[in-house]
Amino acid sequence: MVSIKDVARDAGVSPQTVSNCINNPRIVKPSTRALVTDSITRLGYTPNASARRLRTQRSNTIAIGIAPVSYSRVYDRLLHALATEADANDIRIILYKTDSYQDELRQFNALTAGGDVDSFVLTDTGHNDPRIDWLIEHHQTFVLFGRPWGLDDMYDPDVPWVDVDGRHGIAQMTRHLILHGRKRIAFIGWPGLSGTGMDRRLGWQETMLDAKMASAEELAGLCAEAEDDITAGQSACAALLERNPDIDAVVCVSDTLATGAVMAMPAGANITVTGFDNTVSAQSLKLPTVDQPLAQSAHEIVRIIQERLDSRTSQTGRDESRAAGEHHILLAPSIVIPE
Amino acid sequence: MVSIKDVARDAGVSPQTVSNCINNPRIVKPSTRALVTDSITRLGYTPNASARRLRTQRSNTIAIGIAPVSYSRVYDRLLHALATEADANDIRIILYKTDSYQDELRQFNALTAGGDVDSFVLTDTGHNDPRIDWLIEHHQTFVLFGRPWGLDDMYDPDVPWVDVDGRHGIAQMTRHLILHGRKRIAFIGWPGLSGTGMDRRLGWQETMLDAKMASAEELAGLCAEAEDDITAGQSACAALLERNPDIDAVVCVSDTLATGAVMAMPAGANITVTGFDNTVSAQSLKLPTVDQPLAQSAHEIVRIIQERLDSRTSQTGRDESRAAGEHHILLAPSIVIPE
DNA sequence: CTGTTAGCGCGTTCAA
DNA sequence: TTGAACGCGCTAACAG
Repeated sequence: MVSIKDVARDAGVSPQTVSNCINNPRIVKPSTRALVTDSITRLGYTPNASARRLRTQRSNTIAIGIAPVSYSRVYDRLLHALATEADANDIRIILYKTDSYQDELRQFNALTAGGDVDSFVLTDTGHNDPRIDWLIEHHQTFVLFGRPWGLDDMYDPDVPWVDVDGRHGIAQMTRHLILHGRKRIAFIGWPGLSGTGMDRRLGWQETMLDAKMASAEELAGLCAEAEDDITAGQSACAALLERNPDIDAVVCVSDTLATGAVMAMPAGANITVTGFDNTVSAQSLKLPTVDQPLAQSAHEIVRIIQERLDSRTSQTGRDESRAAGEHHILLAPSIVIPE
Repeated sequence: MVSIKDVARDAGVSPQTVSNCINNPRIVKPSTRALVTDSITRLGYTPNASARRLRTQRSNTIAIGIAPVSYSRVYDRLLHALATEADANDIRIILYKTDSYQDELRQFNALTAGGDVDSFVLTDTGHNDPRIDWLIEHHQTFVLFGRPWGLDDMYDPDVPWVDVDGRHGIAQMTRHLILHGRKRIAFIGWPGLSGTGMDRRLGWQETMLDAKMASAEELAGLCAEAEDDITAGQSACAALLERNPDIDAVVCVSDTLATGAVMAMPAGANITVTGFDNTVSAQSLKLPTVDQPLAQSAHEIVRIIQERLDSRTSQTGRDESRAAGEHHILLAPSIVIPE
């Protein structure tokens, strides 16, 4: 293992000069800097991460939980996007398991106390999420992926988040269908009070009303609910078709439900089914679907984390040089139309 | 942040004694140990991971890659199983992105040189995988999840692996169908020379031949190939049914293909479709499927990594106290029959 | 069984 | 602009 000393000896300078070349290149004379960087590449030197963390008391590491069963179809894509963004910013990602809130708090404790981690990404937060309280109480840096629907003030500066505007995505999709001559457009959503689910349904509802495609009462009849699995989608769609034989499109809140809806279609029916998430299922069935901008989400998440860590470091009264950006980010998804 | 010194002062002992209580409890007198552990819990002390790693030169961290598009439907479940196992063994998991082999090698270099990571889990290895060569050449500890089908000697002691016996799983499923009166059992597999795919097909083929359900020529007619997506599964199954109207069961190499096969079924047909992976799709459609023992896989992976790291540490000639276990592990999956 | 000493590799503070 | 000293928190060696 090659250390900073080896580089220093090779370049004929002191170890501190090498350190400066890496962390503060401007204060080193260009000629010596060239000498040092040359040695670095030649010896294949990489700073020891543990030593650096020990010294700086910053781990530059984001923790993200993995649940026993994936609640979202795009979770692995989010992970990849985050890993990509982290790589570009010289940040590491640590994975921890999440079985229950209680277990997760224990992990929070271990990860932060050990100095392994200095920020968290929380996905699928619930009403009155105890994790948020814990993190705020312990002055930890974190960002939610998904809005904190339960919160009184969604724009609480203590609770930053990045989310994708599902309502806008579904609205775009509905408009697309209308522009292509569809008139009786139904919707299959999730049951219950899920913020994400209700938000997406609004996208359909508002667009339909705005375009005067149906009255509010008619919309109630054009709307069904189903748990997020194929069979539920299938029966919901079948019931919908029975009630409204003239349906010519079905907008679904997820690709999973859309797959079920396709199965409920009578042979030869000219009814468009659309999904949400741009999963391989939708791609394979050539369904129009809504694509979440995950790379961009990851970018914003990492940006917010960095800004928050920076502002915490320089806790002197003076303002930071660069102003912090917005810490509540709603990104617009795009619709994907096959062929 | 509470350090080992604080605990030592609180308990009235030296820092070294505290350290011993944590890492070598047996050599500390029980009475003082009680004193120390009490202080530890009262102060909420957790050792600083970076300092420990710097000192011990062991990171106790496993790196695992995440691909832009998940090649396996069980990847997130594997991650959760690994995270669970790691948690139980006081090991951390770092996630890195994998876009190409070249990029992955660069990551290997950064992660190992920085001392962040001292072992790797490789998933979906290909023929002549350059990553394996790199890791061996750089004396890194690693374990494959999945057999190295391309290798001349699959039991090369330098290339440890953990895999699930897909052939056995499919054979079990085929036997189950036969025992429940199915006679004309077809198979839909993946095209090409994928080791995993050919292995699973063998499970069906051998069982059918052994049970004298069909001749080798008939089996060829009962077998179809499709890329791993729903639509391909659907058309493959439709073609199969056309060729063999008397089929009464279809064994599929994946839940995805099984989903497609279900869509190809004429209404009211009494044909059983089975899948592989026990995904939510199979559960929702109530398809018989094959469940991979991922928790056990993760357990074996971590065990092998630990044993290899230990044996590397004590590289004195003398044998290690405990004998190392087997480093090529083939686990049996189980079949899941709904209802 | 316990305490003392030393150093893992790095970055920051001073002095030159 | 560069170099010397110091310490981040911990543990492996030894001394007591």
